[in-house]
Amino acid sequence: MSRSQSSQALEAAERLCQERGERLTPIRKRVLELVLGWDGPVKAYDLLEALNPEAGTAKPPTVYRALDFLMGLGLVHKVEALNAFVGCTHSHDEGGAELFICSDCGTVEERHGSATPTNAPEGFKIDRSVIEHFGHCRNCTH
Amino acid sequence: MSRSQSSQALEAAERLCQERGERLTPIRKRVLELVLGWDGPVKAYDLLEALNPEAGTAKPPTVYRALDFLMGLGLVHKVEALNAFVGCTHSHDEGGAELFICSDCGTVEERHGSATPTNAPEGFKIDRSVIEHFGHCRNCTH
DNA sequence: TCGCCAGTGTTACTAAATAACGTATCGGAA
DNA sequence: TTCCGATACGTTATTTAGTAACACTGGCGA
Ligand SMILES: [Zn+2]
Ligand SMILES: [Zn+2]
Ligand SMILES: [Zn+2]
Ligand SMILES: [Zn+2]
Repeated sequence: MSRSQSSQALEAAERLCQERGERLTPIRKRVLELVLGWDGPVKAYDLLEALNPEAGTAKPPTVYRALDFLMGLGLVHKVEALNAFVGCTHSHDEGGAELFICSDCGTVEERHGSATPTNAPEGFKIDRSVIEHFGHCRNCTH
Repeated sequence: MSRSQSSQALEAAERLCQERGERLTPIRKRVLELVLGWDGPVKAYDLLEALNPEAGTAKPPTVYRALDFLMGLGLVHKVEALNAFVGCTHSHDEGGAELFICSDCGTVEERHGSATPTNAPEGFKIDRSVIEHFGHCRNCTH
């Protein structure tokens, strides 16, 4: 992700926290920076490693807590099929994220789903949708 | 899943293996039976437990191998967001499965996706899609 | 008969995530 | 100001998920 996108997302995060009376603590901010700056989806334990030289002795709960917080704010999405996380530069409240993940270069493009599937079972009320497409991006198709 | 659906799926499995020159060995068959008969998505280690009284000393690779095999045949799908597995009674070659999972009762309904999303990034070629909707089924909405 | 090979057994390990509890910090109520 | 409760973070330990690597077997074809 580009530096400008990244810093915009950080500003958005600050604003969002203000609005909601949440605190973007140093750890949370640093994790968000790392996720946004990462080249492709990032594993929790890779974040942990990246965090450790600077934060001393971060343990799994540290990073998972930060990730949970950021996901709650919609600033980070989990890629379920990869057990990995991506930053989000869109502003969308909950759900609707549709991910296109290139298996070659790892880039992730996010779209806001044409959310409601037409073929849902009758009476089924959707709370949360996981939509992840794996394949090859334009650059890697050639 | 009902017994009749289950036994139909087992017959389909036999046929499919014949066609492809694969072998539906006792272990594979037993795992398929268990997955089909399970109430909702089933965890690999729960299968392992269910397998152990009868199979003696099944270890993780045993069940994961069977699951991989069955997924290859399209008889089992993995629910990525749950790290769990569901049986498939449809006949579809690869992909296209769209799952509706009730968070209350655990039932899973499968539809064949209105496959190609209209809002894919230009030039993105999809190999595999993960589509999982979580919510409440008709029976559990009241 | 020999050698291959798919399937399974087995050991050991890596990876992913959470439980449970202790500690620090801050802001509001008394 | 002091005390209290809440939130965030530290820490230890454990659970859950998945795989690597190698050994063994039995069937089948040369
Ligand atoms: Zn997003
Ligand atoms: Zn690519
Ligand atoms: Zn299916
Ligand atoms: Zn239900």
